[in-house]
Amino acid sequence: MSELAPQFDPKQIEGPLIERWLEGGYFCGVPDAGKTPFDITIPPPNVTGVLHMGHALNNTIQDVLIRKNRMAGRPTRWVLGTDHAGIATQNKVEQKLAKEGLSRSEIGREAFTRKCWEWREQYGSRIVDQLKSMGCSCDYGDEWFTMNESYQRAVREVFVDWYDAGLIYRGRRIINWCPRCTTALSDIEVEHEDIAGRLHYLRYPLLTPVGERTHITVATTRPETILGDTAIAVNPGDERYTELVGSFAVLPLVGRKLELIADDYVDPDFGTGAVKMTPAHDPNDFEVGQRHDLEQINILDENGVINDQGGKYAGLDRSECRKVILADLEAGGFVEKIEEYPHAVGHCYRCHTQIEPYLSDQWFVDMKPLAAPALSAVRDGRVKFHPERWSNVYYHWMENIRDWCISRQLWWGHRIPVFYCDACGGQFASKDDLSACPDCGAPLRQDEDVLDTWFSSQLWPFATFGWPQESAELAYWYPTSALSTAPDILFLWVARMIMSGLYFMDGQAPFSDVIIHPTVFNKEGKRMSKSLGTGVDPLDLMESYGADGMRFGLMLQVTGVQDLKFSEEKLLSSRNFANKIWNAARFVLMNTEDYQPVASPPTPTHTVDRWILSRLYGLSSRVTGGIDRFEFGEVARELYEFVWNEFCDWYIELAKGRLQDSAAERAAVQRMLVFVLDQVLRLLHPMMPFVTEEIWGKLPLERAHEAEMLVVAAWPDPSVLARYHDTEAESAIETIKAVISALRTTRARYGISPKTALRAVVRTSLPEQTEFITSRRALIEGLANTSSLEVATVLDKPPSSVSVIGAGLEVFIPLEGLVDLDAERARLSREQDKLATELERLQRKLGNEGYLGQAAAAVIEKDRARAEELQELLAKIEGQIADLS
RNA sequence: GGGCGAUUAGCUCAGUGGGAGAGCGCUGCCUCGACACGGCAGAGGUCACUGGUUCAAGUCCAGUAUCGCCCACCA
Repeated sequence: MSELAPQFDPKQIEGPLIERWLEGGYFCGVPDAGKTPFDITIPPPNVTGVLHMGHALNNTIQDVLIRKNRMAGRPTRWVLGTDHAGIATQNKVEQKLAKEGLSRSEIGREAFTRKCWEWREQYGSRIVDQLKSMGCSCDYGDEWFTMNESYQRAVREVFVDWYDAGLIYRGRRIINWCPRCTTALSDIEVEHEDIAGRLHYLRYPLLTPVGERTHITVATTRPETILGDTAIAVNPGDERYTELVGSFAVLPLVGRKLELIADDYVDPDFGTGAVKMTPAHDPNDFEVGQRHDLEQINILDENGVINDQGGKYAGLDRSECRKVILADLEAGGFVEKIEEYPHAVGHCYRCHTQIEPYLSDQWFVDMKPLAAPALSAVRDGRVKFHPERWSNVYYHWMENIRDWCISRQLWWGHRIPVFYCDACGGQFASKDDLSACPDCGAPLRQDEDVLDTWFSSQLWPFATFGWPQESAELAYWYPTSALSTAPDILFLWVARMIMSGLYFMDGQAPFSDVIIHPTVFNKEGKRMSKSLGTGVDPLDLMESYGADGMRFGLMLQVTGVQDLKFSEEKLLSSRNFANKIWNAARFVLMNTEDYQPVASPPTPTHTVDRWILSRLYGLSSRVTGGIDRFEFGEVARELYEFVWNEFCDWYIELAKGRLQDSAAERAAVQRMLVFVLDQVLRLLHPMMPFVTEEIWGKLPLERAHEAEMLVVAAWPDPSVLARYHDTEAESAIETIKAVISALRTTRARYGISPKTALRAVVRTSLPEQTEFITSRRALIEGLANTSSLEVATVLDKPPSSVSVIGAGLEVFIPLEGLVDLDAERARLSREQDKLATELERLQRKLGNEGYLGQAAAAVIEKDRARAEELQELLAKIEGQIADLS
């Protein structure tokens, strides 16, 4: 009796199997100098994070690659770890403190970072556990963290190297400032979003009238910034203002004298052609200010509140200030008009607060020298993007790259390893902490800022192998094989890994293939997001469909598309698919209790066996190639179709009768059932690791020569299975299927119970067909319930019979008294029209000289054969219609 | 303002030059010893639109429309 329940229950097997895989140590990659490794460093999830749909998709992709290559015998390793995620984690910890009525400034830097580490201890393993429950075969014994000791050394090594090379510098610039996170951000951490803004036309009185002109009008979207105005600019070629250049205006409400200057930056066609200059709060104005030596007046504090420079407006929040200033301007008659003006403004990618362009001292990386080799690496194919179109996006960004602001005014992160001597003014970047000035011996103080999280993330593919420590491990596993990730971190992370990898690892890119998977959207086309409430929790999905069901359902949805509208139905069918596999295995196990396992592969003689093995060969070839080409959706569909429509619907059904045959026949079928199921479980394992492992463990295999578990069993080698390729058997089985389908269709059409045995008469077109069908009549009798089966090349249509035609055959089914002759005649007539139309089209094509001259011979041959077949079919139908009249 | 992607059956989507497909849903029949998370049989589509290339176009090219995404320092 089978030990398997009739319905597959993922919950019962998933936990224990994870334990067994871990205990077996199968996930720890072991270097083998003679073999090419396959390894991936996981995109490290944030320590604060929980598993979302993007992770579920991305990690399934990686696990499929890892498991397939592990089975194929390559030393395989999937490096695991988490990212300290500066802003995100700091925000979480601050929120927690706030609940306790505390703020970070109250407890101080040291206590605060301690709290962050505690947070990491408490929640850092959450997402790792979730990866385990998905079945991800990461190297759990070697978990990394972007702030661990070794990683800190890597970060310092990089900083100091680039500092010494002049690639890292400090500068006073306009950067993107988030007043809520109170830190600088890099350009790519800003999300542009259209808002319904307004363009305010403001009248600035001239100090002394020029001719009839008493004022000049400027346009601005941010009236509160007038507090920082230090000039007015016009285009030098703009004749409207030529006479005013060099004169002065008076800043409303403030009274500051503003010179009218001329600069090419100004577009005379926009607004009034005159622009107020606020060098401390606008990047363009800043540059104009540099050229004209304008005063920079910073009017905001770090929280976005007007500072002392704002006079009576000091203390107002920036948005409040806008309202108050506008009211005052209106009252003073300075507002000429206000227009609706939708435009894009930047928002913080972490907290979504409006970004403030802000003048401050920050650290930058000079990117152009790093970008050049990284461009070549993709251009000459050392790094390939999948789908390929993403390389254009990469080129565009890299070609227009700007310097990277890497300093953050946070406490949680890698502190910038630069030390200042207040005594002698010295500045030192150092891999080790310094306490005394190397020049004068005075005490030093370290820079207060930390580095952008992405500064450390970019080192992931080599820092996780212990770099900067040179080691055999690093040499063996670097460069890694593939990287799979979401498109939204292409610039933040992927591009930077390529740049730093090439720079520090001797010109070797960190990976050869970058898989950019689709972004997961919900059915309404909205981004899956927890905060928007549009997300689906992968843990819930695994609860409903099992880990295998979720994984396979996701793989079915991965094609070359850019955005993926998540379909839960696919997960349902995948759960059902797992159940189908489970029950096919039950059938095999129930029928092999008396089977003696053998190690050698089968040598099939029966046509059905030759057929399924030939199909298996084709499957192995498509699955192997498909995974290697990252065509996951295609692979999933191939597996689904083979298991369900070929193995279950036909092979197993045809096997049922044969199992009751002679002992030799039964043994042969048993051998086949075990072999095909074994092979197909191997092919399925990367996508559905749990159900396949569980079943495989129960298969009657010759265990002495087998791997301990499926996770490390040998991958089916298409070049070995190629010996089973057998087109003759494939077409022979098509014939059998055609006869059976003809009988079934007739039953359904006339409502004849499956229990009523039918008499069938088959007219074939070839003697070989007659012979084959005759020799396999038992199969037909079994699946179509025929009481007698007469087959011949020459025979008369039996009286009162209906007929079905196809595949060079005519199947006649005598249905004395059961058939509505009119209905049958109408049906045949419809069939005739259909075939005639097809034939007509085909003949027109075959009469076309251009076609005959240029089309491939095989294509023409195929069409000719089809035309011939159609003519035969039409002749038969005509005969049948005549018979019925 | 630039770039990319999508538009195929009621829904979600495969299908990159020669016979329109899948899953779910729908209809009919089936409690047949693997599976009702199942079996068998069916219905359902002018492949967004216009033009072009080709002997041949869902598939290649150009344009249009609609939707979506990314990049972008014109106040």
